[in-house]
This record gives sequence, C-alpha cells and structure tokens, in this order.
Amino acid sequence: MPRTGALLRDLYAKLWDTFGPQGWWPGETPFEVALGAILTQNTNWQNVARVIADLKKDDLLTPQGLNLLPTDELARRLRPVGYYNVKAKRLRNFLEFLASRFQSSMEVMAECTLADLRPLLLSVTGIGPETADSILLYALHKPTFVVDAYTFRILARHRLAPETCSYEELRQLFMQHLPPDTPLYQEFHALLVRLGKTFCRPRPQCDSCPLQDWP
DNA sequence: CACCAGGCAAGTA
DNA sequence: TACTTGCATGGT
Repeated sequence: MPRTGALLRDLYAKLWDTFGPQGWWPGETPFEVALGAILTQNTNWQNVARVIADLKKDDLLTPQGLNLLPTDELARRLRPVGYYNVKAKRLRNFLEFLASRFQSSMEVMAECTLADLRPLLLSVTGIGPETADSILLYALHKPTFVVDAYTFRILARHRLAPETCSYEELRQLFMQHLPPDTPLYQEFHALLVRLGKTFCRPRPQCDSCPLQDWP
C-alpha cells in the first residue's frame, strides 16, 4: 500500500488547514502530563482537569508529593475522574515504577530510549498501549504514535483501516508511513481528537464534517 | 431518562 | 486468540 503514506499526509494537511495547531498536551510539567494520561483513561478531560487543579492547589503535582499520600487518600482526591479506586492503584503503580527505576524523575526517565521505555511502561499494571504512548510522546517527547478511540473510528469510517484493527496495527500504519517526528505525531494525534470530538462520535453527526467527502 | 468520555485488566471459552 | 465484564463520575 504505497498510497497510504500520501493519504495520511493529505489527511494531516486537511486537518491542519481546518483546525490549525492544537498545542497538545495540556500540562505544565512532564509529570503532570503523565498523570493526566493515567487519569483520562475512558474519561472526559474536564473531570481530569478538575482533579489536577485540586492537586495543584495543594502543591501535590510531583511524584514526591503524591508518594506521601496513602492510596485511600489518593482515591478520595481522584473521585471526580471516576474509577477512582482503580486509578489510585494504577497511579500508585506508576509512582512505584518511577521511584524504583528513575529516582522519581521524569527527566531521568527521558534519558532512556523509546525502544527501552515502551516495554517497561507496558509492564506496569494499569498502563496500556495508549497511556504508554501518550506518556512517551507528550511527556517525554519520544516519537511514538498515540492511537485512541477517535483514531480507530476516523480511520475505519474513511476506510483507511479495517474495522477490526488492533492497536498495534493502527500504530504501525502511522509509523511506517510517516517519519519519526515528535512534533508531527503530537499534532496529528491532537488533530484527530479535535476532529473526533465534534464530528466522529459513536453516533455520528456528520453534517458539516470537514472530511465529509474525503478521500 | 439514555448515552458518552483522549482504557485497562482479569476472567472466560 | 478473541470476546466479556467491572470499574464510576460528570456533562449533554
């Protein structure tokens, strides 16, 4: 499929022309970005933003700060994001991972390569492929493509990928046809979400969708 | 009221 | 391997 690369670049250009730069990911520090990636699993970002703001108010947006909280106290603070017991445990697992391997420092973590870090992150219980790639791409600036529910939907509806397509297959579709360019991967994924939020819901309202007749 | 949101793990067949 | 289910709040 040598045409796929051209289609993806055309899709990117069209999204860029329509929506402009998205400036993702929201978050002031690499750790805040990683935290958001875990909390936003199957969850509206607005709920996540509220929890992060609340943690920030108490100066708890660091591994050191969160390490001091017992898991039940952590869960109480995570309540608005939903799945708070599950997510408190997952966050605890990530904090433990960061402490044991990288001195609780995202900067230390960033010194390792993408190839080394991805399997390590995936071995943490609670960090699946999308969360791992989000942390790698947006917190650590490693060129890995993030695939989310919108990406699946958009590519399937425009027949760029089969309906039944694994996460890894879709990730490879992008990475094999685009150069390993971190800003490009960041913008592309952000633009796909931007499109998806408005025009590619499960029950689509495709009137006025900018990709109405694409390709 | 129903449906959705920037998933994942664990259990089952 | 490929399904199914639990997890849970807040917005539309």
